[in-house]
Amino acid sequence: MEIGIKVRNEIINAAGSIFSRKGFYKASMDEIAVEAGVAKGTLYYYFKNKSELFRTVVVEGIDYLVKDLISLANSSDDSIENIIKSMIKTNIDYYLDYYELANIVLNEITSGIDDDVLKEIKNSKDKYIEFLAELLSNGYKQGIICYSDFNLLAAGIIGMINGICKYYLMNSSSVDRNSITEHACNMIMKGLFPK
Amino acid sequence: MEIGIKVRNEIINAAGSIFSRKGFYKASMDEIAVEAGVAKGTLYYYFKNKSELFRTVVVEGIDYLVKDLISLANSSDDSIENIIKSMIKTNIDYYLDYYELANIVLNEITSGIDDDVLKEIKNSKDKYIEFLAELLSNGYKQGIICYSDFNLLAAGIIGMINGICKYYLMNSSSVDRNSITEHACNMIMKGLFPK
Amino acid sequence: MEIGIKVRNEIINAAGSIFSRKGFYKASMDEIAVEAGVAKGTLYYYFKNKSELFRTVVVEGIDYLVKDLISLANSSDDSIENIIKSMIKTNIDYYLDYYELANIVLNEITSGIDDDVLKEIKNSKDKYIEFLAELLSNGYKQGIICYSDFNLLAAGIIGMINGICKYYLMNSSSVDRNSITEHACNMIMKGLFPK
Amino acid sequence: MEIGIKVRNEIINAAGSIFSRKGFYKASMDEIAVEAGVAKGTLYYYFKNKSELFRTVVVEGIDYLVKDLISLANSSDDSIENIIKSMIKTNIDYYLDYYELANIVLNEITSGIDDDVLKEIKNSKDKYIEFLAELLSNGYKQGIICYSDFNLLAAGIIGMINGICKYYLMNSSSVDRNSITEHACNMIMKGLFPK
DNA sequence: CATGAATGAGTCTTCATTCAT
DNA sequence: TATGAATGAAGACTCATTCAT
Repeated sequence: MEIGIKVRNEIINAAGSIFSRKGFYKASMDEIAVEAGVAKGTLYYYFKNKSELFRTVVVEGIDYLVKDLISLANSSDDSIENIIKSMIKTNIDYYLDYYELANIVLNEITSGIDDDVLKEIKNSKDKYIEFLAELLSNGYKQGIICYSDFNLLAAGIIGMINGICKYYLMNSSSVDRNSITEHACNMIMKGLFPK
Repeated sequence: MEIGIKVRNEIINAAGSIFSRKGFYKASMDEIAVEAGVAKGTLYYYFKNKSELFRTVVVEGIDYLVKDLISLANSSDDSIENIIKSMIKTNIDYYLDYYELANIVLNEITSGIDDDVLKEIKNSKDKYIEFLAELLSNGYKQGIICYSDFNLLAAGIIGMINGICKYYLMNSSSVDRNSITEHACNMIMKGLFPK
Repeated sequence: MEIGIKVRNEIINAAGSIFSRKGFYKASMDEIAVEAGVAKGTLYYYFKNKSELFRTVVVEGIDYLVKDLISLANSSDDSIENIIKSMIKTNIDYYLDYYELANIVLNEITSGIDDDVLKEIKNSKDKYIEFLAELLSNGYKQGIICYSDFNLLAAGIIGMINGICKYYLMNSSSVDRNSITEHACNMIMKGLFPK
Repeated sequence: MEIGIKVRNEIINAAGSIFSRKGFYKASMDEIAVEAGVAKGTLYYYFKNKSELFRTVVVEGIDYLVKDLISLANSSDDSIENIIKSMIKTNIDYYLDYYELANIVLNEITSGIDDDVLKEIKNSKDKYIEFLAELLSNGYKQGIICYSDFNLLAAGIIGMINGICKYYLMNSSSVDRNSITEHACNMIMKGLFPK
């Protein structure tokens, strides 16, 4: 049993790596099998098909992040501002540490993957957005935040983090992680024209 | 010759439509040929291969948007704030009208399209970021904007628009286009806590 | 166009030969392509999939036989007995000349082929049975035949021809074609105990 | 050991059921294992491979039928006519109860099962034909039957039963079992034109 | 200029079979 | 005796691309 789980995890890791480097379509099951160090048939022993494997990688990835974020939010008795700030930080760290996975999660949700798989991925992603929206709604109740469509806000924030991290990863020489985290926090909290 | 150009345009339009709806991989040359009303061989008369056709669609698409934005910025003698505001609006409109294409441009760049084509697309995208960064740098010179890494800012803004639009497209029932444009502008300009 | 049809026919012939030698499952598209002297892709240019190719082989095969039998029945002004006799003869000749195809038509209709294809094959086979049943019903009207479930009769007759021919083909040395035709006719017309 | 035999029998029963429903190729060892309530590996503990399992099912099946028929023939001191009549009945019952299996035995022998297994199945089938031929030869000696190629006769009779049962199974609504048995007996004994 | 028949490399997927436990 | 995780060969099918016309 132990061993079975180990193999399964190796497959998931390999798949995560290949999927994020190549995207869903260009990634081949052969390649993933080689990367995982197992025979091709073994992939199908653990996962019904490519879509299912993809789904697993994505959903488990998101759930892992969300769990982290939730425990972070709960453990702290800071102000909303500070919670959001550390959330952004965690989020950026996660993105940069697992950028391949994050890239899948945040982006390749479109394309032509099986509809039911897509739906499940969307569910997981929505859980994440909703968690953030919940946090923002607390800020609203406290009178700190003045917008009311929290989901849209959350989606925007995640998008911005996404954009910034991606740009950072593609031009990584110039700035450091702390600096972009700082930038991101400021942008999100105070906007372009803080006066 | 005239006719040749007409056919070429029909192909580009058809390709844009199909690529937008299905993404690079799921779109097939057959499909594009049918949509364009020409034989499959004709695609190869005008474009060396699928990547080349895709490149044309994307690069011309971005250039078209950038040209729009530049003329918008120049034609107006408004304040920076207003220019940025109408830029955001144009951007959102463009995203929603050609969403899959925009999605590809903004996200799927990691995927497995020919490297040289990818590079060219990145160039076009960078042109866009730089144009926005230039605008922001003007605001900085005028003392309105207080951040100094304009490219990062631009990437963040585009990312936020991306995130918001995507969320909107997946949950399109509740809000309307104007409303999300309004939200996006506020978020970008004033941030979460405008005080 | 001419050429396209020629290629299509070559494929059908090759498929007929392979399918009847190996059955639906063991026959591989590769094999059929080689036998037809075309590339594998060409099979899919002319036929949607394996089932569809199979269907074509079978349905066109049956239709060919039925057409022959109908013209035979119409052209003759003989007695019902004689018409049935020559039908049995034609049927046996057909079976022995195209035994591979006949074998598919008469037997491998069960197995796990796509349901819709199966249905279409059944339709064709039913056409054949119904034609024979019609003939028998004429005999009934004339008072020569005393059974009333003509379709069942027809199915039985075809089954008997099938059984006899198969046995003949597997032990072909001892008897000749005329002899088994004679036997079959007698069995069908007079039964075991003609008294 | 006792237990081993019990398991073996469970496997044979399960295999018979699955093979009957799906035919040789569509039936999977997984499925059979599940139906038998054992692990897949266990199948290979008792049977060398799929062909061997199939062979066992079929040969034991035919032998079972033949044994039934022989004891039926011996136990009765009826006339040849009556013996043949009850044989036909038993045969039809067997066909309808195990139709896919019967179908395989009677038809799919051409298909791509291992040659040696096929040969063994043919042997069993021949035993069946020969038993029937023996019976017919008795009728011949008694002057009731006037044909002399008994094997061919037997093959024809079995083919007719096959054709009738198949037709019945595909259009089972209209008639009942007794009725088709009646028809079959009449057809076989008296032929189309009993006058 | 334009076509579309023909190609074949590349993929996903299945499944009988093995073997360490 | 019995298991089930792991295998890998084999097969159906897709589709960008070519080329003779």
